[in-house]
Amino acid sequence: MATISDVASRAGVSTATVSRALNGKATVDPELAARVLAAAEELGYRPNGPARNLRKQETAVLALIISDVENPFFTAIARGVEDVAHEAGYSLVLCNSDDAPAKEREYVDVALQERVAGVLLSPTGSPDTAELLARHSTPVVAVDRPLPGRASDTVLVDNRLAAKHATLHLAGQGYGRIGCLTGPSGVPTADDRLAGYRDGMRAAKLPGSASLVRRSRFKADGAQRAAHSMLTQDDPPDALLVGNSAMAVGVLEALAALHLKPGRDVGVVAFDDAPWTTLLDPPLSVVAQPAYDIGALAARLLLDRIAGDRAETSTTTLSAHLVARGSSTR
Amino acid sequence: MATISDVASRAGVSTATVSRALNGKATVDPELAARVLAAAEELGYRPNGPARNLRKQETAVLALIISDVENPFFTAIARGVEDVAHEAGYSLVLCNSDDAPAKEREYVDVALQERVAGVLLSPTGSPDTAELLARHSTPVVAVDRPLPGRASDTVLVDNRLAAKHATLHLAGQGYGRIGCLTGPSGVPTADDRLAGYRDGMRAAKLPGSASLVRRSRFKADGAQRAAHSMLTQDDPPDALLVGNSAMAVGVLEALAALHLKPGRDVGVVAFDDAPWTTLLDPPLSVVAQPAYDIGALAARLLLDRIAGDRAETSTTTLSAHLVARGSSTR
DNA sequence: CCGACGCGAGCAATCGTTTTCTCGGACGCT
DNA sequence: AGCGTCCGAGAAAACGATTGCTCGCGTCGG
Repeated sequence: MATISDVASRAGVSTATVSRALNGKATVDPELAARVLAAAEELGYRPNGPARNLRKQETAVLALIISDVENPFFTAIARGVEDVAHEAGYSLVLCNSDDAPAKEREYVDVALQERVAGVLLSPTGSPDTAELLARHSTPVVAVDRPLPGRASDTVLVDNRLAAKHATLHLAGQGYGRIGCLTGPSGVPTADDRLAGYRDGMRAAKLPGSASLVRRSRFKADGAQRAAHSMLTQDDPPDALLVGNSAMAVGVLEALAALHLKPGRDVGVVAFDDAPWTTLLDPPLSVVAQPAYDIGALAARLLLDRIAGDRAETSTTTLSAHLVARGSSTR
Repeated sequence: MATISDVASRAGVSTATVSRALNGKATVDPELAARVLAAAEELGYRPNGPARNLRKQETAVLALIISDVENPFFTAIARGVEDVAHEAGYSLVLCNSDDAPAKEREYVDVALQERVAGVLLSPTGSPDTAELLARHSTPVVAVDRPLPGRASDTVLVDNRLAAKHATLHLAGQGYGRIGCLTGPSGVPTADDRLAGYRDGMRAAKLPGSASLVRRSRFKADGAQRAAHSMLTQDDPPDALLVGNSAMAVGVLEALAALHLKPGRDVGVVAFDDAPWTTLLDPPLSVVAQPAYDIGALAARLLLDRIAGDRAETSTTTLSAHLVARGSSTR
C-alpha cells in the first residue's frame, strides 16, 4: 500500500508538504497542492490510520458496548449514537457483551488499547469493568444502566416510574393479581422495573406476593418457561408486567399454549415498543422507551466530554410512556 | 497513560524485554518476566494499539458493513460473524451504510485507513465501492449480495429459488393472483426475489402482470403504502410475496386497515423468520434464511483468506426454506 | 541599498511498539 | 585451558504519519 513518501516523491515534494496539503493545514502553494492531490489520487493513497493515530495521540472512533445486538432496544440506541457520531466525523465500533462481565471487560480492554476517543457502555454491573475504566482517563458515558461505583455521565430511563405507571394502569383496568416478569437480579433495569412494580402494587393497595414475581434472562425462551410456570401455579396471576419485547414473545407463546387470551384472560404490558406489537390480536400494550434519543443524547454528552467542554458529570433520566392497547383492557 | 518504557524502567529492564515478556515470545528469564508482569500490573499498563498495529502492520479487527443495524436479518449475521471472529481473537466493527453508496464508500474508506485485517460487506451495488476495494489488497467477503464487477469470496442465499418455491406454494394453495412486493431496483436480493417470483408464476402457469409487482424500501412504511395501493387497485392480488420482515409489518398493517384477513382473504408469505411471526393470528408463513450461518461462514472464509490459506475465490450459496403457516392457507 | 519580516517548504524529531542485530557471559567440548 | 557455541538481554532501527523548527527567498520599508 502506498505511503506518504511514495506520494511525496511522485509529486516531487517532501512528506511534510504532502501531509499539509492533504489535511488542508497551513498554506501550501496551490500548484504544489494540486500536484500532491493528483499523485495521491493516482496511487490510491490512504493515510495509514495507526500511524496517524499514534502520532496524533487520538482516534476518531467511539466504542459502543451493549449486551445484545439482536435486541431492538439496543440497536435503536446504536442508531442514535451512530447518527450523532457520524455527523461529528466519528466512526462507531459496536461490541456485544452478551451481558457477560468477562466479555464486557475484554471489549473495554480492546477499546482502551486501541485508544478510542470514548466509550459508551451499557454496563453489566460488574465492578471489575468499572474499576478498569476508573484507572484510565478515557471518557465514558453509561447508557441505560448506571456504572457502578464511579461517577460518570449517565443517560437513563425512569424504569421504576414507568413500571409503576404500568402496574397502576393494570390495576385500574380491574386486574387484581398482577405478576411481574423481569430480568436477572443485579441488572439495574431489571431491578428498577421490579421496584416500580412493587411501588405500583403498594399504591394500588394490592397484596404483593413472591409467587407473583419471576426472573429470567431478557430472552424469549426463559420468559416462556417462567410465564408458563407462573400461570399454571395455584393462584396464578391475572395480569403480567413483562421486562422487554423479547420476553413478551415468550410470554405470549406461553399464553397461547394455555389457550389464554391477552386482555380478556390475562392482562399484559411489556417494555419496549416493537413495530409488530400492533399486529397482534389484541394489540400489545407497551412501555415505549425513547431508545434513539438515549443514544443520540449519550453520544452528544460523550463528544462534549471528549472536547473537554464539561467538567461535572451529569445524569439524565428520560421518561418512558405507556401505550395502552387491547392486551391490558378486558 | 503508562507506556512500555515506564514499565521497563520500573522493572529495571529494557523495553525489548518487556515486550517479549508480555507477549510470551522468546525465552525470558522467569524472574525478569515476573518483575515485568508485576510492574505492568501496578501501572495498569495497556499496550498502545496504534503503535503496535503500526509496527506489526496488521490489526486484529474485522469490519462488517451492513445496510441496517435495525434489521434482524443483518444483526443475526453480525452475531454469526462476531462469534467466529471473537473465537479467533478478532474484534468486530459494525458499520451502518443505510444502503447509501456514499456512506458505504465512506466506511470502506475508514476501514481501509485503519488497516483492518478484513472487510465483510453487504454491498449496496455501487461500482464505486467495488472499485475502491479492488485497488487495495484488503481481503473482502461479500455477504448476502455479490460484489459488482470483482471476483471475491461471497456468501449468498438462493433468494431466487426460495422466492420461486414460495410462489409455487401460494399457487398450490389456490391463490391465483399472486403479487410481489420487493425491495428497491438494483439491490440484488430484491431483484433475485422478483426473478424467483416470476419463475414461480411461469412454472405455475399463472399470468404475470406489472400491476402485481411493487417495489419499496425494505421498511414498513413504504411497504404499507405499496400494499395499500396494490390491494385497492382494480383487480387486486389475492396473495402477496413480501420482501422482508419489516415490510411484512407494513403489509399486515395495510391488510388490517382494509379488514382483510391474512390467509383467508389474502395469502401472505414474507422473507425472514422473525420470532414474533408465530404470535399472529393466523401465524405468518415465512422464508427462513440461515442468517447466523451466513455470518459465521463468511467470517471463516475471511479469516482463512487473511491467513493466506486460500487462493481461489469462492461463492457459497446457502438455501432458505419455506415455513408454511396459516397466513398462506385458506 | 540594505535589513527585516513573512511565507512556504523541507529537515528531522516524535509517537510507542516490535524485532533484528549485537554483544557479553556462561557453558561445553577438545 | 582455550575456543566455539548458545542463550538471554539490551541497543537501535524500523513502522508512517504529523509538526516544530529552520532556512531560503522574495518583498517591502526605511
